Amino acid sequence: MNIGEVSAASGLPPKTIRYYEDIDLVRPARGTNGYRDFSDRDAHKLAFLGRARSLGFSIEDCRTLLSLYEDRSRASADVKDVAEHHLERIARKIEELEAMRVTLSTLVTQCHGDDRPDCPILDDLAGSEQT
Amino acid sequence: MNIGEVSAASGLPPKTIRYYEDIDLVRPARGTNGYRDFSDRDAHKLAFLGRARSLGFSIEDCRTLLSLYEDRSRASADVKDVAEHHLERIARKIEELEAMRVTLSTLVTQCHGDDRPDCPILDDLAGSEQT
DNA sequence: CTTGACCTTCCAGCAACTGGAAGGCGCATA
DNA sequence: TATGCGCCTTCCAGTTGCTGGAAGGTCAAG
Repeated sequence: MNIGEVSAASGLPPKTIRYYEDIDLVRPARGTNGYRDFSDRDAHKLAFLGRARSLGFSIEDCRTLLSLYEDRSRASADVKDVAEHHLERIARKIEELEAMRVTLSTLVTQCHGDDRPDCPILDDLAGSEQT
Repeated sequence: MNIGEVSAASGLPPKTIRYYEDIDLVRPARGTNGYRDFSDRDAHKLAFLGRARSLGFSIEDCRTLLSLYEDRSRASADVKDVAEHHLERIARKIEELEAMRVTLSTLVTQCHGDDRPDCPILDDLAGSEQT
């Protein structure tokens, strides 16, 4: 299975797959022509990575999850731990973004948005003083 | 006003301020000793940038906003436009993160999180097949 | 035998900083 | 006057997770 096929199968771009090899997330074999030769196991790993990345796990988290996945004597508590930490990061990020959204949407509704220079958005950004 | 003072005043780290000079967001004067010498106007600009960044505007958006801010004949519609686009990006990002959160929190609650290897989180990441 | 779609490597760049090294400047204190 | 400390300077490298592009090798079809 060469890179194009495994790319189609996993949904990951070839570039990304090469990058994942670069950082040792996968270690495909090589054919005599120098082409990467992915086993089903490799393909499966890449699908795993794609799914984990789509849930927002960092590459380092993915590395951990992958090694837990391949460790038959893992404790599910370790997996849960990684996931819970990630969940917290997501929650914090959502809160941050929500705060931005609230502020910004208020400002946007206050701005009449015509050809006059007067603008509450800029006023807010500029703080109390004027220039 | 040298960089330390303007840093304290704006809340931006000196490194960031130097970076902003590097990319031409501010152009502080220089003293005879080579030190940057920030005017009140510079300090004000930096505070503006800090506020805009804290609302999640990209550097390029900040550049645009700053130039609108300094353009007395601007149309508030242009400012509103930038803000609305940014608001949309934020909304999309929140939706993405919410989707992750929903999936992840479901998985996390399903995982017993003990010393047994059995784990719904890994099962999900692995997809339908097993290895 | 050539064309075109693959594949390879390597280098550069994105965003927005941040850390660290190596060295200059300014002021207080011994 | 020396020296020590904290500030300032520049420059280079690293972060995260890819992505684009150049230059070239390989393979199957016509």
